[in-house]
Amino acid sequence: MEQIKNRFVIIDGSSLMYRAFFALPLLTTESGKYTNAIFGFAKMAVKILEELKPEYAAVAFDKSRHTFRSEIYKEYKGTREKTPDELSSQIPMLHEFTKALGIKLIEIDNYEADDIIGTLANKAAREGFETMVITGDRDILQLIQPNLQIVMTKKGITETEIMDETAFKEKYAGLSPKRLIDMKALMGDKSDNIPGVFGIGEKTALKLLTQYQTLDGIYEHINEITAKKLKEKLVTDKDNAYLSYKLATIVCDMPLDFIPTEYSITPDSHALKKICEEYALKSVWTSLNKISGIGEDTAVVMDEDADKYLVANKNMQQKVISQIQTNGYIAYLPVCTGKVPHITCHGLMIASSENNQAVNIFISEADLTSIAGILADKNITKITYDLKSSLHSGLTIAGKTIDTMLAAYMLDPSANEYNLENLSDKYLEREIASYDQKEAIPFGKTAYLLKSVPLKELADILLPLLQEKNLTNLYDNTELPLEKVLANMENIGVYINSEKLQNMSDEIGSTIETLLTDIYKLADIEFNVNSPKQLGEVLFDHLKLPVQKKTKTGYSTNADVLDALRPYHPIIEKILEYRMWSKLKSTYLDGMYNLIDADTQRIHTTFNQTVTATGRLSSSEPNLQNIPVRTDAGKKIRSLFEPAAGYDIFLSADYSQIELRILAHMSDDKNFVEAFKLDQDIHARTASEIFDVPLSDVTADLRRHAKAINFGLVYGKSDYGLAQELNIPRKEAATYIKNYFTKYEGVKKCLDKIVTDAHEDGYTTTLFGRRRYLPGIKSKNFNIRNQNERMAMNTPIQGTAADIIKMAMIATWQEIKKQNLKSRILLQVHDELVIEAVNEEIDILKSILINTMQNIVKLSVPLTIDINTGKNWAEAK
DNA sequence: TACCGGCGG
DNA sequence: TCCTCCCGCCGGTAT
Repeated sequence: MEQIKNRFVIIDGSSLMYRAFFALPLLTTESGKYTNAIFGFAKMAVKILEELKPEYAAVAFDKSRHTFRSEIYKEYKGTREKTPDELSSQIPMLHEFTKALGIKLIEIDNYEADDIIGTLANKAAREGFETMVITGDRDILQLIQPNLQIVMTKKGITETEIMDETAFKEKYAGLSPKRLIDMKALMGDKSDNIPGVFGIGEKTALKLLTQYQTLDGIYEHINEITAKKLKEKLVTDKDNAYLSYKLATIVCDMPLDFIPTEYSITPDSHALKKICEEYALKSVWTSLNKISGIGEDTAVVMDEDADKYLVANKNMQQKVISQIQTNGYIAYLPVCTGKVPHITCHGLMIASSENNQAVNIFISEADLTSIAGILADKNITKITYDLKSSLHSGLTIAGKTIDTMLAAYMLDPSANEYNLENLSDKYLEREIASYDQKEAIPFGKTAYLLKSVPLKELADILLPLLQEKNLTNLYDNTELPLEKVLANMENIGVYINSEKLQNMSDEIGSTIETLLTDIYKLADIEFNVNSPKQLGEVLFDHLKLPVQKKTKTGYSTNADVLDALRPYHPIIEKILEYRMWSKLKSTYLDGMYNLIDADTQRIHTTFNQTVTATGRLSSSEPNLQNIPVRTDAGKKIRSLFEPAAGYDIFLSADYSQIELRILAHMSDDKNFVEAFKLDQDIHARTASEIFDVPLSDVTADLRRHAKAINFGLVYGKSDYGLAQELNIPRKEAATYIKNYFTKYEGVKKCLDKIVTDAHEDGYTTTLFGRRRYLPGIKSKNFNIRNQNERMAMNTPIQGTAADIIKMAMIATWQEIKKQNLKSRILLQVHDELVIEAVNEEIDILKSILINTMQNIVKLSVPLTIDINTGKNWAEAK
């Protein structure tokens, strides 16, 4: 077995065992033995050997805690039906497996695994061994020191995060690892029966420690603490704090020496094979086969069912490849981990057949080269699911592609999810089992490790359905090619000036602090301003301000309500300000800072192509489609987005009034069309029409009202809503709307027709045929029916705009590529494209954008764009 | 996990 | 599917 010299790994057997037990459903062997704990533990142990390649290793268990801890059981009982016996029956298997792996197992009377780990790790690290502790227990983090890293298991068990001193400090506001003990002394820990100081939580503890470094420090300076209640709490619970400190400290000096030779790893292949067979740990055996020195180097048949998969050996790969060549298509699902732009592909699941039976073959990472030629072969059709993720995985994909996820989205864009299990259920009327097999692939992306990948069958059903619904054109020529563009944009990311970002966050932080003290003073009480519930109580019970509106759960405290309360109390102003700053800080500054990629220093959002019901894209992690712009404070945040080194300028191209222009085209309304043809100010013209004044006499206020109607119109706004927005009587709003539809008769007719059609068809469509089903449109419930009718009116407009910009994006991207430009598209914000550009290319970019965006479709009114440039995104507006 | 509130188009 | 405006994402609190 290949090894890294001097690396010593200690596995927290107790922690992993509990984690595995809770994270996995109860698995049993044929003989009825429970195996979930051993299964998870074994997978983890194998992963450690495979990835960390230690020279020495040990597994520590609690000897005294072999009976299931009742408090943990209580904690989980509500959600999991597992009993203590089911876990304790697996402990001997864990021991057996550890021995077969040739790893020394340590349990010592009267000591917990923590103490064994603390003692051994400390000694090894000090003697210069590169020591790593694998655990799911955060307490262990206190051991971190030079030469000692903690590998924390995250969600589930096989995902891990390596914590060293730097990582720790980053996560815990600069505290050193030892201070974790002080933290716990203050916070306590219910699950470990550590009391802490009553009423102190993580935030307060962190604040105190940042100021006074240690628990001792806090009590030495106890008189400097000005917050009365806090001081009182600390004084009252001083004994508890020090008791907790003791309880939280891991023993590092038990009588146990670190003698390296005792911890050499000496696996026993025979014993391992026997255990894997006996406890049905087929996947563990498969992974063991990948570690040289253990297992056998042959193909492993995972299952004897029709739905089975094979980890392909060389022979099988040849067979599969020739089968693919005969078929002319490959149906595959990549198995990837990591985040853009650091995706690793661990292999491909290939849907194949053997003796006319469905077979899934797993080509592992090491063998990917054998399939690379197929993927790059223009003559072989690729049938896959979520093509964008394939494109991120570094595979070169050529030829005709079929994306079953995208096809399913287009057939019904309102569905909640398009995972393969659902699609198979819906279109093939067949359930895909997923669990045991998805665990069977070593460390893959669990979501798509399914018992079968019926991509070809799905494609055979979905594509004719697209045809039947006239969606083929949009799918082939817009949605599918768009995936490549989006993958490229995501991969490039956008640079954000993190230094400025941090400064801004700090500044706003102190602004917020000041506002808080003001608010507390004005309210004469301290409370959590972030809690609408508490805020409501303060405003309406304590300060007795007039209640404006209620929500389902209590008083409403939203911006409208607060705005109306302004004259009643000076606190309102402060709260509104507080809301604004804390929104900007938490969502945009701190939230985005956490998503800056360490390597690229850029933010790599995800553009979701199968989320919205209307056909728009959405953006997440982070959402870069809702970066502030409307206020000055917001613009400052937008100004943090800058061109990176090698680029000079941001260029933004946005469609002017695209939705209203689409409405003009669809309705063919005489007035509307004329306005756009003459390139008039549409809102001013509307004001002139509905208020019956000459264009030259339209005041700013009249224009504002007209604008509200124009926009509200495409949402199906009611007189009630319009009255609310413009703060005018409902009757007046009703008159506006009536006048509007008298003047714009074509619009009225068009919207009415859309609604009638939707009633008849059960769906509505965009100009390019995109469909949205509206199952509620025939509802007897007035509200639901009305809501569906509003959707029917809005979707063709919003969706058509989405279709158009998608087509324009593809054309722009292709032209940029064709001309070999350095500049590149970074973002799409519904009607805007943001480009990172070099100065020399600005002119050519402008002409490309005008050509593509304005001319990509021919409507009865012109589509125009505004182009702006600037040193950052805020300036390019 | 549900709800509120707030940011964008 | 749930009161009067469509489409989203996200952070915070309370449960």
